[in-house]
Amino acid sequence: MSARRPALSVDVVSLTPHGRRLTVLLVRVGDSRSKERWELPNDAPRSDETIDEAAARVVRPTLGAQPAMLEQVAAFGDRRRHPSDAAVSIGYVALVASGASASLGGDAAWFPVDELPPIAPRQRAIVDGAMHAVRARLDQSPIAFRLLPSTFTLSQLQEIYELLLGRRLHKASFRRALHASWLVEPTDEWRSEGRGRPAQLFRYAPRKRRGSRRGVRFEGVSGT
Amino acid sequence: MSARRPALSVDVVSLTPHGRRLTVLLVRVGDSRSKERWELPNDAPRSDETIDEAAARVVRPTLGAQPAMLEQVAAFGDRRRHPSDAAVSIGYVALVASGASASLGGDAAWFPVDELPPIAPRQRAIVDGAMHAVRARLDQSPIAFRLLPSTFTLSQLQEIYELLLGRRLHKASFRRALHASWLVEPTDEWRSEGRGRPAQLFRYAPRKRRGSRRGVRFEGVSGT
DNA sequence: GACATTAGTCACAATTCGTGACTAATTCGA
DNA sequence: TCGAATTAGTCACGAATTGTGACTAATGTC
Repeated sequence: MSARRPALSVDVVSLTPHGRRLTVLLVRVGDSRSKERWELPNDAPRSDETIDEAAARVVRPTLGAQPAMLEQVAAFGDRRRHPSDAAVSIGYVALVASGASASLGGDAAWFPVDELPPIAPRQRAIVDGAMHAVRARLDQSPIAFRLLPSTFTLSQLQEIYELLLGRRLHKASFRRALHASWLVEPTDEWRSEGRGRPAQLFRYAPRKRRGSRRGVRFEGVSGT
Repeated sequence: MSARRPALSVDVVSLTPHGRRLTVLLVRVGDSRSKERWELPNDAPRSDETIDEAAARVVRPTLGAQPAMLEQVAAFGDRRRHPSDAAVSIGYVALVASGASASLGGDAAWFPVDELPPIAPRQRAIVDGAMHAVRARLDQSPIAFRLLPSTFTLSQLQEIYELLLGRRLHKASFRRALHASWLVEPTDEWRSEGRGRPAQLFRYAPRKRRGSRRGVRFEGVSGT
């Protein structure tokens, strides 16, 4: 039986915070030689499912449950190598709440995103693309909230933003902007973990937004 | 000969301004019946080319020259119908400078984006996705400049932004922000077209940008 | 030459933002 | 038991950015 070169693969980059760093889920592939190899969970879509459904199916076995968010990143169809040798790979990002990754399937493990073991060049590009997409959509989509449990402290939320943006934020500014955005509502619970004053717990609860359209921004327009 | 169901197609949404509206390039497909049918230029990628190369090949015959920018939008792999019946279609946007679409190939024509003739549902979704991507990347990528000739007046540039944003902008604000961004440099030419004071011509010439990182924005984070 | 039309600039009020300093509530160790 | 350390949360003020109307400039038209 000769496995024909598949036309397509669907590859999922699962992200979750571990401590103060973002981590990516990889699976160990049973290589007959002793050499240890890792790759992103991936598979060819079946003929009767959509690619979104394929991505959901691909994460299921490795992650215990379904992720808090699962979105397409892009299609990768250059000449870089892919484990399945697919002509085109479609990348997805899955966001997993911190602490929610209790029961990992078989040979799966979380790696800090900036210390991945060697993986196929195409999958490397998919991970980079996923990170790029996450950062780009951070202020358009409730990404940060998907990386946290359903209730969280504002310090935790700020920490996630700092993680994703890669820079420190000023506490007062962060809270002022958050307050103005009406994205979050206080619960009446407080958490006193470790030392220091206990923090109030909040939940993600976006209000209807009135059209607050601003002027044009030429923020990041550059050479390309 | 039975044409097997192809796994992939690459579909290109070419955009150019015509007067005060954005237009999309469609080709008439030779239907044996008298019914007139239109579709986005598309084809299956060949086994020896990347999908970017396939997209470039697809636009070539219909558009005279190469577009000023050609970028992937996303992969569309739901159950909506596509002319080629492909399992997955990869959408691209091509930006064409106004007036540069002199020699259209065979049965191609520009349609205002909000008055398209009936097309396959999947292609309809690709057009919507392309518009969405263009708007989302407008402040990250020099999109507006690709829809204009190499020199242009600031009023023309503002008109493009208003077209893409779908709202009016205040002249002084627009110019102040543009000035602060160092994206544009004056030529020593002036154009006196029609009545009114002649306008100075500018060209796109981005300067090195110093890191102007701002605070967090929760601009568009909402319910989804 | 008056007027309509388009380009380009100015200036000021209003808003937003960056920041340091403050108060509050808790744990830990002496 | 008290004080230092630690984390949460708020305030207020100067600086920077933004929205906006009004102004000047240069052209075509009648």
